[in-house]
Amino acid sequence: MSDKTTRDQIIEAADRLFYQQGFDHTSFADIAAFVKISRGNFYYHFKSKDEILDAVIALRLQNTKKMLKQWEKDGAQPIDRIGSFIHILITNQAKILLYGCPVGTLSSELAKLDHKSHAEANQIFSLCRNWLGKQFAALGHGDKADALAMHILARSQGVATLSSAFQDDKFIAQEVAQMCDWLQLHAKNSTT
Amino acid sequence: MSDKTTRDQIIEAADRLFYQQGFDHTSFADIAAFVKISRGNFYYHFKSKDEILDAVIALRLQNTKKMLKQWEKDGAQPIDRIGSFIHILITNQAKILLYGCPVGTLSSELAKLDHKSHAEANQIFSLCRNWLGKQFAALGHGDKADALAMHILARSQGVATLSSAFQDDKFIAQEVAQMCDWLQLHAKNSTT
DNA sequence: TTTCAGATAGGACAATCGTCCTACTCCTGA
DNA sequence: TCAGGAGTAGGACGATTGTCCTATCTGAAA
Repeated sequence: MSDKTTRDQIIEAADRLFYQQGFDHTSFADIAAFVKISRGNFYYHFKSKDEILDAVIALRLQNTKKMLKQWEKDGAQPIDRIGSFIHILITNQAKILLYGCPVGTLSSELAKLDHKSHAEANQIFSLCRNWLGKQFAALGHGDKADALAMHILARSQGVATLSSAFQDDKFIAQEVAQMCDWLQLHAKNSTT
Repeated sequence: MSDKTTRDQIIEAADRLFYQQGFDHTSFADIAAFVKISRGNFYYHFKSKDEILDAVIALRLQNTKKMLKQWEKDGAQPIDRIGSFIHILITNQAKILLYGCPVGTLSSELAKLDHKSHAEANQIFSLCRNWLGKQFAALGHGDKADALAMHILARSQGVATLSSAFQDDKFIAQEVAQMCDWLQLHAKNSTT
């Protein structure tokens, strides 16, 4: 709790609030109230709201990297690693039903705001895309690996959006199962 | 142009701006400047911003109904009608690359704002879902028709989100082709 | 004990927000 | 000709926004 620096507390609060309320709709007052510091004190730690956004994106990038690295340890087989990715939808089900995918919704919002950090936010997508591509390549899909990675990413995004709109957790389970079936069809040479 | 009522002009401007900039981030000043009327004059036509949102959603619902009805005339076969739906991604490509799907991004935003019109906005999703379900039912998929409808909806959403993030129109073409292939596999009894 | 930089609180600021009010200009019907 | 309602313009309102400034506090080094 309080062993974290104020700066880190601000970033974590912003991370959560940007996800739950959106970047533009979250004010300094909201974050300050959450961290319980005065609003003016903010500018000692960050020069602007955009700077906090960049810090939040950096944090998310770092956490995503950590997660992907962990899956490389857990799942010895590329196909299991991809399976882990697909199952985020179930792991984060509760939050997704309420707020959608944190990556997709932030990217969509920044696109509409024409925000300069839009490209930075999309790096999280790129990170997953490249990682998934590597796994499909390891399965022997060569130049089709990237297309397969994008396919998985897109379907995950779609499931997040629709399940959130309809508040339908069964739909998540159903589509995840379908994606895993699809994945098995693409298990060429699991290990050589 | 000017043969439209001021009220309709406001709704159309709001429709466009809510799509391009987001609902929350679009101010009365923006809409007023677009329609070229004074900001204060607004409240003669609408009592609140939420009322404009409801009018915009109603307009979109109406336009969507019109579009679906047209497809029922154009495509004699259910499978062609579903094909028409899938191809919106290509028809609206340019806008989707810039602002994503108008239905999905609005739904996501209203979810984060915890807005009372969220359910209303989702009616556009429901409309498409039921229409697609009807087409799949006509193909003889019985109780699986709704799941297939949701599947198409979700994949379309995912393609919109990802293509917008990566500014990748080839990805749209590629996924649309794949969805059409998938659709052919589900062409049970096209006509009896 | 004094000093001083790091950290915090609280308020001022100009701008903008959604909302509301009033005065003015039309145009139509009697 | 004139009355009256529909439609418009423009500004006032209180609240909130992101940003900035300054006074105060705290804790470690001297």
